[in-house]
Amino acid sequence: MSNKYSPAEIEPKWQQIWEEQQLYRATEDPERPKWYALTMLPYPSGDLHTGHWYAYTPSDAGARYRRMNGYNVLFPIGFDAFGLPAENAAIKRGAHPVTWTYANIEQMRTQLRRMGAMWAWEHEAVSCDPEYYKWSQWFFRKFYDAGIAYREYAPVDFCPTCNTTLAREQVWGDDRHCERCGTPVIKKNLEQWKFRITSYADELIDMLNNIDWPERVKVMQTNWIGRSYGAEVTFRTEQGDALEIFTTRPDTLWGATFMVLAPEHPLVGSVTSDAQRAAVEAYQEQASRMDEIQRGAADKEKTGVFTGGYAINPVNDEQIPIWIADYVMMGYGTGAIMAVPAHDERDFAFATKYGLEIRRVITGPDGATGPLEAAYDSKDTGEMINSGPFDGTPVKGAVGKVTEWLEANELGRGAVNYRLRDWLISRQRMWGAPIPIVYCETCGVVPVPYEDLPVLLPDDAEFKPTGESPLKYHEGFRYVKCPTCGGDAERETDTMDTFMCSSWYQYAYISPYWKSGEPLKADDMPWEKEKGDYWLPVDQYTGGIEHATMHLLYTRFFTKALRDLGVVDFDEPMQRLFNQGMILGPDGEKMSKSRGNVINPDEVVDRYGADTVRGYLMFIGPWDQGGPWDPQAIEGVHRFLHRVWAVVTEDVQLEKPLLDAGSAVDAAQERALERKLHQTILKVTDDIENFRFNTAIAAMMEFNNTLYKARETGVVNTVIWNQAVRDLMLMMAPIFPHIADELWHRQGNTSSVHRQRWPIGDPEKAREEEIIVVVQINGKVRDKLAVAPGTPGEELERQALALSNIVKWMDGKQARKIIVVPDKLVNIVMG
RNA sequence: GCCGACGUGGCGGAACUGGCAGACGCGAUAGACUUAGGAUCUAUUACCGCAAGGUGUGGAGGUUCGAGUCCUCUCGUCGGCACCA
Repeated sequence: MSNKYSPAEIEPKWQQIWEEQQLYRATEDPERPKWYALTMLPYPSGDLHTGHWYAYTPSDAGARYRRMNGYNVLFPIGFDAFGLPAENAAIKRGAHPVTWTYANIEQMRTQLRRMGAMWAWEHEAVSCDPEYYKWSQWFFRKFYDAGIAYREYAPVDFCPTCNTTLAREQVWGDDRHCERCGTPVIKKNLEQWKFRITSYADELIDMLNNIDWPERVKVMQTNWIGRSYGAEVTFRTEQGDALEIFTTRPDTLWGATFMVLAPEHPLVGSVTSDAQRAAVEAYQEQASRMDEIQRGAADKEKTGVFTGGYAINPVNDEQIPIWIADYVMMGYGTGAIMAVPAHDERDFAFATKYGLEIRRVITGPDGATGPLEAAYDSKDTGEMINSGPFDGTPVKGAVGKVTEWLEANELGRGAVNYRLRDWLISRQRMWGAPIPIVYCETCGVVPVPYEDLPVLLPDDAEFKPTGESPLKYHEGFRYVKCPTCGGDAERETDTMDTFMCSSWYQYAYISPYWKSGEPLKADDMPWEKEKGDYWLPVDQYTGGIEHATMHLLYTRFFTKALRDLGVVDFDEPMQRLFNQGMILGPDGEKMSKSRGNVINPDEVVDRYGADTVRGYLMFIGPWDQGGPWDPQAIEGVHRFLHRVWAVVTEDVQLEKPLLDAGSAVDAAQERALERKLHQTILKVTDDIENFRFNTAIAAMMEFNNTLYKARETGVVNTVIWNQAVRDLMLMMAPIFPHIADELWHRQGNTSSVHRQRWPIGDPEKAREEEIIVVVQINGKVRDKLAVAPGTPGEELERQALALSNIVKWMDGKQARKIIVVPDKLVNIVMG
């Protein structure tokens, strides 16, 4: 047995032993509390990068910690295996995406094993496996039956590079670019499949209170859903048509001096006068073309056209002109607004530009009633004027009063609007789960019967460089018989958004490929129910913040939909969430091949071993903060492991030092070591519990330094010394699993360190015998006292005033005031 | 524009409910051991100062016996949203 720390030898050895012993196999055990630890599954790009290590190894440490605390832990892994890169690779090489994908998965499994993580491989699931996606299709079918999935012709976002439509969540930034490839999206009018996530808008916001998620994510989801309370009010056109508007400020109804319709609003045609028709149609035409490019940035100057028509304001029967303008969107509210230029910034700008009346109906903070320089939109300060029955009402609370009044007079009603749009799941790509729908000439839209699932992807798809989905021109796939009437029919050739597959993978892991080869039924369970009852929901989820309003929103929606279908009996898929930060290149920039700042984890593992890489990544700083990779700083963690190795392997062989066993000096040293040990256990426990790995490691380093310095003293090989070394191994086990198990065995243990219980820190034993109390004069430290903990204040004050330094600084003067905080300080306030 | 997070040594970062700012690590300096050292060990390392001492947590105020921590304003960096009525 080599006596040198050689990770290259011990790490593969232990990984093999753990696997042989099936140490991390997760099976239900009603005797023990369960802990489902989940980390966002990787896309099988074929290369596991430092970012994966940064996301996964701390998650693993957390899972291992739970395990040592008596939990039955499930820590699975799988692959989000559908998606564009496989298809692009296929186009480039003329091979089928399945070939490329599975080769990559094989490669990544090897790389994942090198982390030394406690992956429950027998729970692995791969989303592009037909036995997986048949369930994705089953869910679609269930959603279709429940009215959650529907098809709609509407303007949608389209990425010209990825050649597919996108969900609203997948369009990012001011330039509205594709989340995947960065290309600005364009608008297209298409018939697409959507999920009714908007029906869950309220729950998605309100139930954020029930889960332990980072505030950041909660805020982002809340803003994304964008709930606003207000009222719907019915105006009338001259022709007598009802013209519904939504407003958050019904209290300003008396200040409406014109109305604005979205150019696409259905009433535009009927309200437009003959004189204005040409101008209105030209504007509509221009707006629809604008749509193709983009409907403009927020700070774009407002444009619009008068329709020549008028509407009646129901609160005061006034006739007000109707305009159309592209700052009003058909997709939000009713696509029509009442414009109150005095109290809305946008309406103010529009009214100013086109010379429309600005009528003040709320006084300023100082009671001002004169003309306005800018829109005054406070909801708190001012009172209503020029508002008929409401004159003199304070604006604070006016919204509610006016809404009640509208309801009583049947002019309007309280209403809620959301920014959230339904989830567009159609993708014009081949490498995804086919949408199980058939279009029949006679029966129309026909869902594929449950027993016919899965709709398989053809394995002879032909990829053409046009980027168009091969499913479109694959005759065998496309032309089918209608499942209902047997007549000629065509398959839907769009596939599902891959976020659909990842919305339920936490359930797939429970019993992967369950009911393999069996025909499905509507009342099936997609996983083994008893297993699901045991493991679900996820206790701890970890992953990147970039999914805040995509995956993390979708999977919450999905779970609520499943609950309503009776598949699950809980509301939220993940109880706790932690978002790790991003690991950056040594230059502080995002790692990228083009920048040349990529750190290859395989190379670093070759050089230092997986334990060092794991520990270094966790030592960099707070896990949610991320930070740059420092090629020098990793040496520090590596040195630490060498020093631990030295403490455990060398010093147990040292000859007993000269000091007499049991001497007073030895006894004091033993007590000091025990104290430090318990302090360390308490600190490390608290830190790992809260994912503060950096300070946990620092505490272990400090403790090892203590042991290192004590190597040649009388404490070596005492009972407490052996306890200290043993507990250090236990504390290191979650973060440094290989060296911990190796040294654990070298101490004579035969069972794995990963089967042991986490050490328990005793606050009594951790208590200091003597503490330093600072003595300040006017808040500046002038001397210190060493006293027993709990020394009473009067005693501290007496001792402090007797210190020669303090006497000198007080210079014979009287203290004005003396503040004593026991165990902390004495502050003498002079003059 | 709105919302949110963050600004601490040369660097990554510590600091519980306000109570010794800089734990731990990197780097640096000096020394030891070495044929050698980019290995290891020992010591020092916030800044100014020979010292006594003084100054320091982006900046300016404030509360307090006492502020990195609380409050107000301000500057900077990053992230999200952006004509949402």
